[in-house]
Order: sequence, then C-alpha cells, then structure tokens
Amino acid sequence: MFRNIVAQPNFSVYLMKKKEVTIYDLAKELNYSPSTISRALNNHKSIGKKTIKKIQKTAEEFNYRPNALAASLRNNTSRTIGITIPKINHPFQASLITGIEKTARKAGYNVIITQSDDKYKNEVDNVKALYDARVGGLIVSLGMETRDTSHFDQYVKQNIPIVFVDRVPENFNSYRVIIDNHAAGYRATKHLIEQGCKRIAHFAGAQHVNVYNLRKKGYVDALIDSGLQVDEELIMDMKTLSFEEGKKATEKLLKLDNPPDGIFSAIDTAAVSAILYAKEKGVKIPEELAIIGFNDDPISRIVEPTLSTVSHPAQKMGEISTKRILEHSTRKLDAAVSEITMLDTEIIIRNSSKRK
Amino acid sequence: MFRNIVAQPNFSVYLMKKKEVTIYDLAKELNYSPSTISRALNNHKSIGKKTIKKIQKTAEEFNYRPNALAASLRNNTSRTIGITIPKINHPFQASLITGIEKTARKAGYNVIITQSDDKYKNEVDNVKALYDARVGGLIVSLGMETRDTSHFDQYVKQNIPIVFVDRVPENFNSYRVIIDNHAAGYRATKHLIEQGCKRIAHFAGAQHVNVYNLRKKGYVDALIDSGLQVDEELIMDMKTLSFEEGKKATEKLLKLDNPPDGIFSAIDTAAVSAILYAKEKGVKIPEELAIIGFNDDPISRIVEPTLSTVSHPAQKMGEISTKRILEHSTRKLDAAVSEITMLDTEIIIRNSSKRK
DNA sequence: ATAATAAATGCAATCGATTGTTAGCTCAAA
DNA sequence: TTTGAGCTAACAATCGATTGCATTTATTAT
Repeated sequence: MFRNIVAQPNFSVYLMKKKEVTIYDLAKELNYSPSTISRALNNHKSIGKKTIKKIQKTAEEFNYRPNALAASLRNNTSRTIGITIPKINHPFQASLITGIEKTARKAGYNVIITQSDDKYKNEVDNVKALYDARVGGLIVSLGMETRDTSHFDQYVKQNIPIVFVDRVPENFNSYRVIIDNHAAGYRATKHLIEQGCKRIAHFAGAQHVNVYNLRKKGYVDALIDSGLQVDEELIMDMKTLSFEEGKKATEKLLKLDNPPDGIFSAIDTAAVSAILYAKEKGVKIPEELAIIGFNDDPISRIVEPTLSTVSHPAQKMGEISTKRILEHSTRKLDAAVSEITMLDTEIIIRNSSKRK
Repeated sequence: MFRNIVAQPNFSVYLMKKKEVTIYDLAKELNYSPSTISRALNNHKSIGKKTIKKIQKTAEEFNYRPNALAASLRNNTSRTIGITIPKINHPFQASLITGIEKTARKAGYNVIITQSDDKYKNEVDNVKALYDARVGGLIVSLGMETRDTSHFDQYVKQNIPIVFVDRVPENFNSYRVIIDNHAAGYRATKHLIEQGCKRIAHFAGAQHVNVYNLRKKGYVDALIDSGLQVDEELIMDMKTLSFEEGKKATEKLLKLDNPPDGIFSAIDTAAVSAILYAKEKGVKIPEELAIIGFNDDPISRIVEPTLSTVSHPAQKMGEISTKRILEHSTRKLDAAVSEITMLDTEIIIRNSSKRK
C-alpha cells in the first residue's frame, strides 16, 4: 500500500520540551512585574509609551508567544468558535466553513471544526467536546437524524451564543441564518411552469428537515397557484438525494404511464443524476423533460446540458453566522435571543430548463 | 439583501454567566478533595471503585463538564490538532480535512482549521495563531507563495510534531505524507502514449511547488522513455490551473500549426475546461485530442466525455497525517524526525482518453 | 516649595485541573 | 495486640495570563 522511510538524526536532549518564554521571563529580564508586561503586551493605556515599546521589542527578541489557554482560562471566554456540520466535503458546507473561517480569523478568532456525518450521536458528542473546549460561540447545521435539541441547552445556560445555519431546529430560541426555502422552491417550480411544464415531479428530501420540508411546500404551493394538480405519484421521497437515489427515482418516473415533463430536485446531485439517466434513455432535455436543481454545486455547470439551479449564498451565510457570534458579547442580549436572518437566493437558469 | 427579525424575551439575570460546575463544587458536595474528584473522573487506579462510581454519577447529575483549557494549561499539552491549508472549499482539501477530523475525533482530539488562501502572510499568521492556541500537532499543506519555512521553526524547538501533506517543503525535517507525483505524472503520460498520442501537451502548475514540479518531470521522463520529443511549446505554464487558464491554454494549443493530440493536465479543473473548449471548437475527444487530468474531482465524472484522471487518496492522507501526530508522543522521536509516507495513486481511465 | 493630581507600576488573588508526596485507614498475619 | 501491606484520599504547588486595588513616582498648579 505505501512505503515508509524513516530517518532519526538525534536523540535525548531534544525530547524535552524547552521551557517556553512567559511573561515572567520577560519580567525578570526587564525588571518589571508580570502585570506590567501583560498590560504592555496588550497596549493597556496605563502603561507608558516607551515602556510598551521596550517590552514589546524584547518580547519579539525572545520569541515570546502568548499562551491563549492561560488567557482564556483566566478570562473565562475563549476567542474560539466551534462548528458542527454534517459533512465537510460537500461543496455547500465547505463554502460555509470557508466563510466562517475567514470572518473569524479577521477578528482574531480560531475555529474548531467537527462533523456529525449526519449521525445524532456524533452531533451530541461534538457539541459536548466543543463545550469542553470552552468555545465562545457555536455554529451548527443540524444532522439529518436530529429531532431533539437538548444537547444545546448547556450553551444557553452559560449564555454562549449559538447560530443555527441552513438546517435549523423548529423550536429553539437562538440565532438563525437561513434562506427562504419556501420562496426558492416556489420560484424554481414556477420557472418550470413558465417554460411550459404541466406535470412536474419533485425530488424531496427528509421532511422533518426544515429546508426540504419548505422546498417541497414551495413546490406544492406553486403548482396550486398555477392551477396544476399535485400528484403524489410525482413526489419522490429520498433519504439523501444522492446520485444513486436520483437515478432510481428518474427510472421510476420515466416508466410511468404518464411521465413528468419537469423535475424540481431539492439538491443538485440528484438533478444531475436525472439528467444523465434521462439522456441515456433518449429523453430530450429540456424539450421533453426540464430539470432544475438546488445549490449551484460545481457539477451543475459542467453537466450537459448545464443545470438550472438555485444558488445558495454559502460563504455569505458563514460570514453572517460568525458576525452574529462576534457581535453577541457587545450587545446586551442573552443567548436565548431569537434572531432570524433570511438571505435571498437566486435562480440560475441554464440549459436544462430553458425552452424558449 | 436580507430581512432581520429580532425578538428578545427576557433580560438581566440571564446576562450573567452562571457559575460553571467545577471539580471543587463536586468536592464540596461529596466531601472529597478536588484531587480525588479529578482522579475519579479520570478513572485513576488509586481511587476506590465505589468512590469512582459515586463521583461520576454525581458529576453527571450536576452536568459537570471538564474544562479542557485548564487541563491543557496544567499539562502543557492540548488534545488539539491545528491545520493550515490553502483553501477549504476545494474538493481535495475538503476531503483531506474530513479524513483528519474523523481520525482526530476518534482519538478525542479537536481540530482547529485555518486557511491561507495561498498567501504567504496568511500562512505565517495562521501558524503563529495555532502555536498560541498551543496545538499538540500541526498538519500543513503549503501555500503557493511559500518558499521560506522558518515560521515552523518554533514548533520544532518545542518538539511539536508537524506533518506536511501533499504540498511539502524541500528542506525541512518533519513528517511528510505525499503521493508519488513523479510516478503518477509518468503513468498518466504513458497512458496517453499507449492510446496512440504522439504530441502530448502538459498543463503545468507553479514549478517551485513540489507536486507540480514532479508531475511535470514524470511527464517529461515518460516522453523521453518512449522516444517522443519534448516540445516546450506544448508545456503550458499556469499559475492556478483554473478553468479560465485551462481555456486560454487550450485555445493557444489548438491554434498551433501542429496542435497536440493529447493533454495531461496537472489538475482536473483545467482539464475539464479543455474538454469543454475543444468540444466547442469541434475537436473530437478522445479521437483527435485525448485528455487526462489529476485529482478525480467530482466534475471529472460529470463532464462529457467523462475525464480520465489520477486519483489522489485525500481522506486517507488526512487519516495518516493525523496518526503520525497521535503516535508522535508515544514514540521516542523528536519533532525533527524525517519520516516520509508515500501513498499510491490510481489512474482512472474514462472516456476522455480511451481510444481503444 | 508644597500640596494636589495624574501617570506608571507592583501585589496578590484568580481561572480549573493535575499530581508528587504525605497521611490516614482497614485488614490480616504473626 | 502489633505491625506492615495495601488502599484511599488529602495537601499544596503548578500551569501562564489577567486585573482590582494599592502604592510609588512624576507632573502640575498655586
């Protein structure tokens, strides 16, 4: 499987960690008290300008690096934000993290990341581990299995802000950063109708998850408002909206006596899968079957025909979530605040649905 | 842009953090000393069985959660791994992180993530910030701009293990987890030759970055070994191997008097871009132009024709990197060890290069 | 020159968990 | 009854930075 090459040049002495430089060392060196060193390094106003200069210069010479653990312990607040999301290597979530990390770092915060893999137990464990690390705030996108949210209670008790993003709980006072899934689902469906679709199928996700539930509601409402029938036969329930599930669903749909002429998929992956399978079966897209997805994943631009979709401002959501946490300490709110930020989505019309 | 809805139910009392439960509280409650509580919670052998039971039960009842900051401070080692990579939202790197996080969490470690965005300054800042957080180990994939590695010296001095992964420095004693880029480049090129290509172009990345340098060397060596000419005109130097760069390069190549009949791209993105552009220009793939990429990104399976590529065991690399760090404390090595783990790659032959 | 004010610095406790050393206790064998 | 093995558990120092309060020094006004 792989080769290993080991070389070990020198022993013993190096095994001991060298004593690190602390403010006490600097204090001794410069004949100041540790308090003065500490204040000088933090540019405290009660310390003289030249003193600050001198101390900071020496600190640099000595390669002094503050111990954030000690500071956090003393202050009882750490400049760390915890994240719990289902999967890091999904385009939407990776972008979400990117936005969080960038914003946090600018503010001098570190980000600890955990992934639940959509398992409830993992989520609970992660939330505990982040608490143990005494994060200053928590950003969460719920796992598929999560129905109970009591694992977050301890944060509220300690007034540690929680921001739920995208996949959020129904009943939990906290910050929320979401998109208008209902409106997005409505518009995506409406778009297909405008392109002349009369029988539109829907690839639906797990219905206890807010985003999938609302996208479906939007779909249903758009049909009703347009005077089209809602046909349960055309609503394909899926667990993960994966490539495989998308294929199976498309297969089923195409076999119907009265197959659909449009598909709104709650996730791009399944939509792309539908395109590929339908093409394989000789169905013309978009003429015979118009398709629209959700997320604007990279594959949606590459598939042929390119996939129409709903874009989800992932990085922006991460950025706003982080800002909520950074602001929290400034504002006089407790963690049980219920503040919802709803971002706009954008329908991106590409070739998989453009008939005119 | 977005709507905000704020509701604030209750004030004052909740603003103060409630005092957290500590081992001292448990000690008082149970009439034990804090030392006993601490040892009991850690299942120390010198504490009686029933005592441990009783203490752990009470801890649970009181919702006690250990303060990892305090423990780390005292022990001078934190169960935290720091990561510095260029970009989180790139498929390869997202998978790398996934592998790291999973392995670390199984061992009870947290993962702090930072991204350099391929900027040297960011990388330096991040490496410092992670040091300040007193991580127990560091996993790094170097940014494009990095040529000097002195920002890692402090880790070596403190015997904090560093694992470089994928994009690694030339001269720095540490752990390294890499793939055999030379062999991969060689085999990819050889594959095109076997398919009958006589004039093979190469999309090359920045040559001071080990992975791109070696892929190119592999390409050149394969040509030479097969008695083909190395034509500098066919080697396209690119900064980021992006979609746009791929397109421009393909444009240039197709305009040559004697255009290539094969392309080996050091990254999938540029390869996909080449496919799309060449198709648009009426060039038949793979008949007139065979293409192979590198990374096995999701888009490589979706593009038409599907892209042949070299798969990079990203999660596995993350897993192994993490294990190196976890093992480090166990083994009697200092951080200046030089241990290289080289993983195999796999050539995946899809339609963009299969002529026979 | 002197009192009064402002500026600069130091003292010592604190955050929560860990651990080497010491001390108390139980039980059994002699 | 005595003694020591074997358990249990406590004391107190430690990790490094922070900060309210006290104290010293410098500066200004009168």
